[in-house]
Amino acid sequence: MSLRRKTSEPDDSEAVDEVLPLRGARKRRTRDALIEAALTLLSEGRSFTSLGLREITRVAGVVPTSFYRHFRDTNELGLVLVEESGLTLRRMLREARRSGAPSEDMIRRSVQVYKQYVLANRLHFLFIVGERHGGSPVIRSAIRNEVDQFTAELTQDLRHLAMLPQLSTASLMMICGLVVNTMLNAATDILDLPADSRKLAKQQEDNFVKQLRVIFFGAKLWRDSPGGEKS
Amino acid sequence: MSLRRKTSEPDDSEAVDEVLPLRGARKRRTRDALIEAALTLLSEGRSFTSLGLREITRVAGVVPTSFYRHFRDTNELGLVLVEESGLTLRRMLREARRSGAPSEDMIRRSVQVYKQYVLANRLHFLFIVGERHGGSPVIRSAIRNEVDQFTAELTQDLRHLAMLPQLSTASLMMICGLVVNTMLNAATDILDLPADSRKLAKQQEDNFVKQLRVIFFGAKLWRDSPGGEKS
DNA sequence: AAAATATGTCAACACTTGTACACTGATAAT
DNA sequence: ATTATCAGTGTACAAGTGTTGACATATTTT
Repeated sequence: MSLRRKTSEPDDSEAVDEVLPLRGARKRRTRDALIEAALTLLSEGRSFTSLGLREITRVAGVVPTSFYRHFRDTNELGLVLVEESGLTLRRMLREARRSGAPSEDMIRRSVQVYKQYVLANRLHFLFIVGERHGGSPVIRSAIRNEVDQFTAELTQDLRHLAMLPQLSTASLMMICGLVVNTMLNAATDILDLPADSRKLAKQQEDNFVKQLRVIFFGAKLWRDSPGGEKS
Repeated sequence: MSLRRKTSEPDDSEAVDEVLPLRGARKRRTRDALIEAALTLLSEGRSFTSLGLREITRVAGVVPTSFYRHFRDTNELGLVLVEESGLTLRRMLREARRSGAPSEDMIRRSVQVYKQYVLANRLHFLFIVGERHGGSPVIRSAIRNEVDQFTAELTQDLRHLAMLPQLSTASLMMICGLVVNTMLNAATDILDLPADSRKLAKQQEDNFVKQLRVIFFGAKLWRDSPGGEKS
């Protein structure tokens, strides 16, 4: 092990405000172009496993061989996509944490914020939701990790907010799993909506809100029965 | 418009016990081979939009050009897949209806039956769950139709069983939507399970059962408030 | 200023893809 | 018995695929 690395070894890590050498900046730019190209293609009704390397580079505006300067293959790009999307997911919690929890009609408010957030991060949600159950097992398992992490953080947040204080952490986590599934299912509905018809949007939102209300309603009255569970 | 069609026009409809001419039987056989080939490929970690015509015919054991005798393109095959899978979905309800509703620990029992059913119809569930949110918009919307229909039937069944009698049909439907989403999400977990580790399976089943219990628990105590809804 | 490094380009490869057309042979209709 | 039909085959073609290697050029290091 050498203490000082002889050459640059550009690191490729995501320290955001690192001072970049001119070349590294260029590299990052086309790298981002590749990532964005992939997301764009995914948003045009394609699934990840159907993306071709050449296709991606074409949309990104570079020559195919350039791809290899950034990723070994498309799968590796996919994993980066997962990571990025996971960040977007958790950023949502961070922002929610900052703005505090409104107690009045909290669920509806959260749903509205969520809808906005999904639309603002359309591509990432499309990717997460689209690849969560389908296609490549590698991607799928990576996404599951991110979603699980998200669920765990949500659990912690609800714990700190002292909602549902009677629940064991395990039970709270299971509730959060339910909530997260419901959220992600709703994401598809939100993104598939024709964007004009306000009528449908309202209806869909109401449905979403009601589902969450039922869940939290059930959770509020839920009691852990550590012994044998019947009924 | 002629009242009598001059030639056979094999109809291609799915009347099951129709007497088939020898040729029609052959046709159906390779058609089924194509369908099965597609499902097989999907079960090997591919998504529908990534399936190629040639690939499918190769697995089915026919020459590529044969494909056109049965489907205009892969998308049309996809729609048939949706229809078939939708049937599998509804068949589950039919069977459940026949065997009557056990009232003792009903949820757990249902979950176990469901697990068995999912494993027994692995390919269809893989397809439904995998393509429900991803890839082709056409397929996605077709699947949504099937799932909606399934949800509606489930709603009717619960209504006839006089479960949750205090709920309006609309509310019952919304609950069923939640249940169906939870079921389909669980399908991925069931199918992804390594198949050996019984420990994980038990844990996963318990989680699944608890989620459903919370939902039904919440639903049981739910009251429709037709006026303004707050809290 | 010279040498090393690394991003992106170009040309070429072996291969796969969807589709068209003519053809075969068994089955069905006359 | 003759003819028509049609599922499946074989060949062919233009276009697209992933990957390799040598090359250009700008930036960084020495």
